[in-house]
Amino acid sequence: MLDIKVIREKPDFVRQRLATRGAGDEAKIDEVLSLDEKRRSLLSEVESLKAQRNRISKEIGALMAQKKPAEAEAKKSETRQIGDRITQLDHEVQEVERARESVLLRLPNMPHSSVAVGLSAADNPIVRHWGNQPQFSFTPKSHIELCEKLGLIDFSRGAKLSGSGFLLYTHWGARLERALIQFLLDLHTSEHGYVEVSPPFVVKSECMVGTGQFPKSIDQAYAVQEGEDTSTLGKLYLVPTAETPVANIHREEILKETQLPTKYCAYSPCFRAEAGAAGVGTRGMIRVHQFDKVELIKIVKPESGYEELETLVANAEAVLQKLGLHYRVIQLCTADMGFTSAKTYDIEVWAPGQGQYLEVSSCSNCEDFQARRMNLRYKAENGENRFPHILNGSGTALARLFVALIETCQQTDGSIAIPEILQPYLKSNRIAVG
RNA sequence: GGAGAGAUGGCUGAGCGGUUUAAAGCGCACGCCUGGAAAGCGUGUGUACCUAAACAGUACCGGGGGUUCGAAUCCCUCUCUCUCCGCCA
Repeated sequence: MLDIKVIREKPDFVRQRLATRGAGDEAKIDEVLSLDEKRRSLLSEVESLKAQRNRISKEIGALMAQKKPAEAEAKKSETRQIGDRITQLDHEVQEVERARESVLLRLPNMPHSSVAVGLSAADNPIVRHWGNQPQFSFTPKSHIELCEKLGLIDFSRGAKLSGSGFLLYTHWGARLERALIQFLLDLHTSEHGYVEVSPPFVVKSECMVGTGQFPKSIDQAYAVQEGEDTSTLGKLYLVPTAETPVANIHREEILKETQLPTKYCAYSPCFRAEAGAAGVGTRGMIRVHQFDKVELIKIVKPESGYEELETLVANAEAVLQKLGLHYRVIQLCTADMGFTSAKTYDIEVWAPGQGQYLEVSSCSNCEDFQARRMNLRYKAENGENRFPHILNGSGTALARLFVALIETCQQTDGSIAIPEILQPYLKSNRIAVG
């Protein structure tokens, strides 16, 4: 959520920043400003009435104590009307506040000044490459073919169980998935200093609002209902990412400055309706309704937010480096960035069987946008309460990593040579037919 | 699922319709005292809104609603915690 004070004081600046996203959100600023003004004028009216009422109520109390009931009664009737007016104004304030809040919650974050201004994903600058595209003496197979030949994924039975976009990992496929999760968690906890947490996989809607999925992207979420009790529908949602529960761990809290930076990593499955997304319903693992992911979250002081973003990206890159997978880092331009982000780097791993780069990590600094929504603050040294920067990054998403890994490591005979670092986790150096 | 008990400032804990502008203690900060410290004494110590700003005003005693001139206090409702019972991986 944007700071209403900033909108009030520098509306042109906010409009200009939002305009770089190219989604027309800058047009909503006038609406926010007029609701804000309405709210403040109502507030000053109702507050002076309340001050008046409080004063008279005290006088009534004093008169009662002095045994002067007649005078007290006179004052009561005087105040009754004030009370009615207060009730009415309070309702109006509430209404205006709700309206203002609703617009504010739908405004995206302002892109940081260092972000490339662009019109679409085509304008995303490539920041760097790591490694080279692997060369094959044969035409590399697609992960779909590899999975079927090696019995790693049973696509049709996955669809039988839950519909298209749901995967049934089988045998070595299931073991490889588990090995990867374990490897990622170990890497980030042992070498990068993150504290491992294992959150609930369903969250309240407040959490979805906190990290910015709601209200705007509610159509992408899976809502949970308890049995046939429809009144419970919409109370809990399947997490679209571990970012949601983990970033909300300290919602409504005031952290001590010494607690910062706080760094968490967590595994969770991620559930996404992918309503309207291209590629849903097609076979394979590139876009599915449920995938595994290890997520990294940092809560940091604003002044170190962008330094922390760089190390966050480096932590995610380490995954691919250790597995020996070729990748590139791109920066998302203003038009391509997510709703909550002020600056985002994507890491895309090379998938030889696809002949394309696949996004396996998205690392963002959301600045205080989410902290404000969840009212998470920290007490600075001078005693002031401030909103920290919240960063999130995939470290990394699993289904696509799985794809890149088996496509990159496939051998002439159709087997998969497991990277050395993963062998102790898989307890095998090779996945072959049979 | 059933029965009961609770939720009050950083913590403990009073208050159950009107100097409560939330007692008291602990903790914390500052000051006095001291060669220095402890003890002791004194002062202060929440969040947010509003305002150009304020030691001005308003709101906040788990959340929401109601009764009243006035609610931490009474009523309704929801959430959460604890104890016991049942069910259960």
